[in-house]
Amino acid sequence: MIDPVLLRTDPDAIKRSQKARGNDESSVDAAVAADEARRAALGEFERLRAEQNEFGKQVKAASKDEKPALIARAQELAAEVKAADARAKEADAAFGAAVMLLENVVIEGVPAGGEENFVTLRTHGEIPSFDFEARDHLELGELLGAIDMQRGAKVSGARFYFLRGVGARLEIALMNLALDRALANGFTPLITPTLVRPEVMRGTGFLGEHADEVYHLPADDLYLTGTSEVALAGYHADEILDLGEGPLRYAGWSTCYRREAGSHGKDTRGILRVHQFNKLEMFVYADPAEAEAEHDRLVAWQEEMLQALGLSYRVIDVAAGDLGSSAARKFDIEAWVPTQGTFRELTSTSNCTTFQSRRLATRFRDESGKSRPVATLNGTLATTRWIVAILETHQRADGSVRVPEALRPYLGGLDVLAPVGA
RNA sequence: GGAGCCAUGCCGGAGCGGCCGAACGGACUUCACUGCUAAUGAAGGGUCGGGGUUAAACUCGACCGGGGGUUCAAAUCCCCCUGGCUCCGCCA
Repeated sequence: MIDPVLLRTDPDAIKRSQKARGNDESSVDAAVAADEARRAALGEFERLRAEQNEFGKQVKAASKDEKPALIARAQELAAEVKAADARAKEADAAFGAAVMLLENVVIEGVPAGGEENFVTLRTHGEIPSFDFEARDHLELGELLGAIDMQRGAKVSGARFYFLRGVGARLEIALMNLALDRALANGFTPLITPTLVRPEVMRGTGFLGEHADEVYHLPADDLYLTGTSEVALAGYHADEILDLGEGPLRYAGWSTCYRREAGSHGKDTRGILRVHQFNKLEMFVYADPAEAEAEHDRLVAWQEEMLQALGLSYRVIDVAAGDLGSSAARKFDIEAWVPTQGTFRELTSTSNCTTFQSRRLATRFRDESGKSRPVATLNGTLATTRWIVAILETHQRADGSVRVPEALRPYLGGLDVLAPVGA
């Protein structure tokens, strides 16, 4: 949630953000009004409550014959307090609902507008070209005995698949490469739960307008997470962290589940868009003052990964209207997918400033010893989807695929993935 | 699935319906002392919110797993929910 103090002191800043996102500015005024109503109701309750507390002491100290009269008055007061308390709770709930409608305040410089209004920050690598007819990742995956969509569909339905042989090995290699790099950069690895309680799912903001993207298990009222970000954000909920040694960095490894509701007919071929995949996710708890610098570091680590894998890509600054509600800024890295003739998202990294931590009550102590909400950031370090770009980019005329050098140690030295039975 | 126990501050652990924001111990911070890190003595700290202040000071309220209830008054009594632990059974 946004900072209620900012709402009071500088509502225009929030309005500007809402406008950049293409959201309704009037909800800011509604929230301000709800805040005022809430504080007025709270003040009234607290005043009555103080009076009641004072009265309680008198009752206790009173002599036997004074008591009945005092208690009669105290009973009236108790009724008033109860009513005032109910009003205060109601006003607080109304404020909560109003403020939940406001999405995180975007950072200065984020391009305004919708999905198409992104700004390309930089590109890296040549667009690969082939002197033969390039095969797409699924065709390659089938030649290599690496990807089996038919059996995936037989067992689990559309958008499910088996990774087999070098395909399975490739994914594990990719994850291990990413994990080693994360370790080298000071991340603590974490294998996270993929089923979480409703509070955690809600706290991380995934039960908002995109709730239908999430798998729910009604028998146990648990949600399957679409990213380990959920568990990683919940990890330190209700805690006060010590950031004296710098940011806390975690690398969460988990299987991710997404319903892909509303994307019927889109990316139906291969493993580009699937219901289940693996991901190594970076998650950082940082002093808000350091958040933007940390965000740049996260992108840099992502770029190092893509470069090590020999992929061509561009880094984009995602437009305000295309940000999730928690993100104040988001950088996506999109790799070139030869058979699609376009860039496709391989990583995403968001700076959520203090938006997430406020709801999850994750704080840290600043130099003065006061507790304040931390900034949270997250970013992809590797996912199953990368296999698409790797196979297509490094394919050769005979259907074999050259293994990028950085990956070879994780594949027992294998330098070429060869078609099976060839 | 059956039976029982428990939920209090950073941790351990007390707590008679008002004297409890909460004993005691540890950890922590500060000061003193032994020429240094150790030992000892003393003092001090919770969280969230409202008001107030340039900032403090100050002040009020809430918080003893969560939600209801009883009462003038609840950590303490009653109900519901959630979580954890132990034993038995079952099981990949």
